[in-house]
Amino acid sequence: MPELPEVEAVCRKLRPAEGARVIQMRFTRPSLAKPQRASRIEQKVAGAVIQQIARRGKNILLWLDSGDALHVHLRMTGNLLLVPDVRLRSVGTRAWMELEGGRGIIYEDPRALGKIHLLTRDEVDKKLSAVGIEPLSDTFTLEHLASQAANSRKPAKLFLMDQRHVAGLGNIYAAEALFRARVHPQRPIGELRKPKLTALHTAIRDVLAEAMDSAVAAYAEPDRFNEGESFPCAVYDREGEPCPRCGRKVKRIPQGGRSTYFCGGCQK
DNA sequence: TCGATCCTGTAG
DNA sequence: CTACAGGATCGA
Repeated sequence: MPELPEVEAVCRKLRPAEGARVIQMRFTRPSLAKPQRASRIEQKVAGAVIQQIARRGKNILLWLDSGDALHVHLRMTGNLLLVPDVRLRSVGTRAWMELEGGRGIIYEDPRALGKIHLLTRDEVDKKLSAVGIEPLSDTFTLEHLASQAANSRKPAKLFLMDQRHVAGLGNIYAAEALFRARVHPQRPIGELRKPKLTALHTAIRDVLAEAMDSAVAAYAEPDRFNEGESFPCAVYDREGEPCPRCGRKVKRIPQGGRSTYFCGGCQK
């Protein structure tokens, strides 16, 4: 689930926990904390107050009154939820926190590829210094994108998925943005001229903004399945289906060890 | 810069 | 059974 829009939606759902004190924290899958020690994190988080919940790219930060922060990365299948009763946690739970008053923050992750670390301010700063610009902020200008892209031979899709350039795009929205901008995923990003870059800049912002609306709407409902609310993909996971623009068949190619979907007809 | 790796679930 | 998955890191 989690690219920028979904991670943002998760943060919004957690925000009512701001100001709450943590009674206890437990890892039911200690390897999520690696290379840190899960037991040490449990020990240090117990008794702390969650002051602020923030997002940077796909990174989630739970700032504590101790000055440290719990850094959570959902990776492929992670999810965080705030529940009214911490005892209601399910079998997919990999870690959990009991809050004052009985509420709970639950971390679920079927594949258990996610990460939960306890970082100092300095460690957070260092971590985030490697993260690129927020694509939905005012600072993400065409000029900024152009300067990042200049002189790079990296294939456009891999460039978009590289968190050091633009933070928050993943396999789905990178593909969707390229489709809208009519850019071929293997095209070296540095070859794009002003008009194409402009289209790509717009496409990134539009795709993410629309996906954000879907994600927030879907997550707003108290945990029921909202199939209809999800973002309508034009090409992602649509191999063999007709392109909604030109009707040619959507293709799938491997790129960076992942699948890229695109239309060979209109993405050049 | 690329492939292997971390894990488990599900679809074909 | 194999292939693949909305991600990122590490070592060659």
